[in-house]
Amino acid sequence: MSQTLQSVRGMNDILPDEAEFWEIFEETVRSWLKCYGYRPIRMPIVEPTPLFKRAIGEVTDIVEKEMYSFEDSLNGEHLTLRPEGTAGCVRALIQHNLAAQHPRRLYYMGQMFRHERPQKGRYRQFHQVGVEAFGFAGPDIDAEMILMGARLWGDLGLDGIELQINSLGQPEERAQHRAALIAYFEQHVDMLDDDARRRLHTNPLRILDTKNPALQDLCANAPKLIDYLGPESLAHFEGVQRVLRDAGQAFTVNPRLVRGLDYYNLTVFEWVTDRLGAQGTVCAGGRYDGLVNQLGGKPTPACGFAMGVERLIALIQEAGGAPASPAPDVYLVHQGENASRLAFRVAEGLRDQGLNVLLHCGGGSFKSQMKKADASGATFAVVIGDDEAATGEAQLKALREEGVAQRKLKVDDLAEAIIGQLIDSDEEE
RNA sequence: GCGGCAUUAGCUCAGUCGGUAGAGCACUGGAUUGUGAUUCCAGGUGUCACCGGUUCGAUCCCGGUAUGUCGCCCCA
Repeated sequence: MSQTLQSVRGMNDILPDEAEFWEIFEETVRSWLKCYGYRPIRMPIVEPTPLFKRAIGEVTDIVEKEMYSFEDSLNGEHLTLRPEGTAGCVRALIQHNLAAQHPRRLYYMGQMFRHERPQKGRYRQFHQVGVEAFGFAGPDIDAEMILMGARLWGDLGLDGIELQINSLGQPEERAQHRAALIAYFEQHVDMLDDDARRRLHTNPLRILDTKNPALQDLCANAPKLIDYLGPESLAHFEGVQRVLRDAGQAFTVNPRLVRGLDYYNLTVFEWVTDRLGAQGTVCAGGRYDGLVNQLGGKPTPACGFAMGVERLIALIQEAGGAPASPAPDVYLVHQGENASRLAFRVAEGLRDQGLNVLLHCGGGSFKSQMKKADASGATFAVVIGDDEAATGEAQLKALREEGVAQRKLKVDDLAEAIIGQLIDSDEEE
């Protein structure tokens, strides 16, 4: 295979068999969002680089080493392929003053770009469904968003996706905890491994995630974020949990659940699976009350989450949920000049009646055309040769039923006969 | 970005202790020149990922690159 004509590493073609599956997935997702009152929004894939630096945080992995950033050679602007959707969505909200009159429930789906090393469930171009709600301050919207996920897993036929939640508190609470945590680990710096020392001043919360058994006791006794939450933060977190309990939604409070983006506060949550190897998170999000104001908008409470489409589709396929690709109703076989001219008219006429028609193209013997008709999965073959063309007739042959004779019909009667038989066979099932 | 493993026909894979390769499926054509699925016959499948090294000779051994995969980091 040529080395030069390949897709960019980590950016994949989605071929017809899989693309059909994606379309079904997207239809399911859209009707699910609609039933919660979410409305679509579409933002550009490219945004000014400073937007992401300000929204996501300068010292995050995403901004520091994963963004596809470039300078527009025509005017020198610093641009970036979006690594996530929330920043652009908030930018659009502010730019068009969308939350001025009333709260907004918005969603989008599309490509995101992060320069990471690809592996299963992680790609450089990947797709997210993003769901954002603006103007709701209470814990009810957090809980609704979490419960939405549970419904979608059901709609998609998925089980075994578990819910983890946590509260990050408000920025000042988190800052106090962070300072206490750093102080604690600095006291015991001799016990830390290299990994933990590296994280000490970049992301001390991540130290608590260590897989090193020697650090377990040290981490267990570290200052806990929940002890730094004020009464309002605690009440908000309890409010979310109350709705989840009322709904019978099982969850785990994971005090080590932190998000990789700086803008989160209060509620954060993740839906995780153990069936996708190292990429266990299929959906994650939380509250980000400060972001709209931070990016220049009026203070607006906000909450949102994103789902990894590739990961969800991998899960569905692993669960055996691959649907059959749609077969045409009719494959139109024809041979001879007059027959071919009639065939075009017949095919369009059948399509006028709402039928899916595959018109044979490329010539070939009747035998080879019939083979293609069978391979297409079509319910019927319609055969037009010069004999039929001369009388304005066509042969109608049922390909999926035993012992049904081929019939010769006037071409004007074809659609009615085909639709009638399709309805009959539907009723039998 | 770091480490392990992998890469042979369109697909799934075998194989050569170093002498340029096979199977199944799929595909194409044929079995009374107007009829598919089953059957029978015939047929092409290919820079053995790419580049270089060792060798009389490399698909096989060695090195690098690309891509995939598993794990780490991180994340959807």
